[in-house]
Amino acid sequence: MKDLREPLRELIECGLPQALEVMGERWSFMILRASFNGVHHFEEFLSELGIARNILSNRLAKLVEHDILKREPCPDDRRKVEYRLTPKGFDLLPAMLSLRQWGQKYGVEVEENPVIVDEIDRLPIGPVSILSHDGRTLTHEDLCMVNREDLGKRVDGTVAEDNCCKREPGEFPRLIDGVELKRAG
Amino acid sequence: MKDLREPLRELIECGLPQALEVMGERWSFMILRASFNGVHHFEEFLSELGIARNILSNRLAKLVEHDILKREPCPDDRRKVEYRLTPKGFDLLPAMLSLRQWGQKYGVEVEENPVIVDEIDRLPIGPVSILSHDGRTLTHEDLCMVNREDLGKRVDGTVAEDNCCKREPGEFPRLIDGVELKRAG
DNA sequence: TGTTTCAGTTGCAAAAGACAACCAGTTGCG
DNA sequence: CGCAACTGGTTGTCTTTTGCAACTGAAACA
Repeated sequence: MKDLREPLRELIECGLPQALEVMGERWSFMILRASFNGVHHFEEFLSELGIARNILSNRLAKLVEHDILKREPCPDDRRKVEYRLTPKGFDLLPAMLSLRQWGQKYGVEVEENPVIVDEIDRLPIGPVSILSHDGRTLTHEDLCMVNREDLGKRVDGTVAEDNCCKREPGEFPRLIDGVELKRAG
Repeated sequence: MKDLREPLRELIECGLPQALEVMGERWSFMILRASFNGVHHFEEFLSELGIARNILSNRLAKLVEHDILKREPCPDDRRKVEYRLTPKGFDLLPAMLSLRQWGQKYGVEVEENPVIVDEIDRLPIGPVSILSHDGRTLTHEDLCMVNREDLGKRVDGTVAEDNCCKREPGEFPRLIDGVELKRAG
C-alpha cells in the first residue's frame, strides 16, 4: 500500500511539475536567457554558456521537442542552424525575469549591466508581480487556496486548523487536510 | 586563449545563475511548493513528493543553508523538525507561480484543484506579470536592454544590427555585440 | 520495557553531466 | 577542382548526481 499517498499528491497537482519537466533541467534556463538575448546558433550558445557540446545538443533538442525553441536551417549559411524562441518560449519570460530578479535581490552584488528597460521610457522595469484578476498587486499574504467549487464564495467561517503546527501569516492554508477530511466523510 | 569568451559572458551577468544555484536543482521548486502549501516536516515532504530520503535531506539542508527555509526543532515533539519559509523564501512566490501558470497553460489539462485566489474576493489570481516602474503591464515586445549609463535616455538613432540574423520583434537587442564594439573602440 | 515514529546516514546501482576526440556536410579560397 | 576551416553534431570515457534500500539514534508511546 505504498501508493496510499498518490491521491493526496494529486490534490495539489498543478502546472509546476509539467513546467519543471523541461525547465527544471540544468542549463535550460540559461539557454533560454541566451535566446532572449539574441543567441541563435549552436556554437554561439556553446561559447556563451560554457556547456558541454553533447549536453547542449541534448538540451536544445529537448527544448525544440517541447516547442520552446524552433529549429531552422539558416538561409545564408547552410551549415548553420537557427534556434529561435516560439510564443511558448516567449511566455517563459515572466518566470525567467522573476527568478533573475530574486537572484539579483539576494545574491552577491552584480551590476546587471545591460539593464532590462521599458522600451518607451527606457527606465528599468519593476518587479515581476502577482496580480489579482482586476490588476491589484498581491503579496503572498493576500493569497489563499480554495476548492474549485468554492470560487468567489466569501466565507466568514473558521479556517481548518493544522493539527500540530500553526499556519504562518501568508502561507497557503493547508487545504490538503481539509479536502482529505471531505473525501473521508 | 580559451578564456577569450569570459568577459563576453560576464557582460550579461545577472541574477539568474545565482538563483539557479539553489533553485535550479531538481526537487527544489517542488519542495518550495510544498512549503507554500503548509508542509513543514521531513516525513511530510517525503510522502508528499515521493523523493528519496537522502536527496530530501540534502536539498532541505541546502535550502536552509541558502536561507530559503529555516530549520527549527518542533516544540511539541522534540523528534520533529520544522522547516519554514523565510522572507527570502516567500520572495520566490512570483517565480514559482509564473512557472506554474506556464505549465498550466501549455501542459496537458490539469484541473488545479485547490485554486490560488485573492483572499479578499476569493477569485483566482491573474497571470504573474512584468510591470514597468509605473505599473503598466509589459509584454516581451515592450522590453529592451540598454547600458547602465544610457538609462532613461530616449534614443532615436538606429539600433545596432545583427551581422547574420535579424532580431525577432520582442527579442532583446543583442547588446552584447554592441558593447563589445564599444570596448574594442 | 519494548515498539513505533522521526529525521536522518550509509552503501550500492543507475542516470545524468563534463571532457575530449571524432565525423559529416558546407563554405571560402587559391 | 582540392583542401583547410567551420558548424553542428555523435561517440566513448570518466565523474557527479540521483534513486533505492537498509540501518541508526533519539524521542515518544503503550
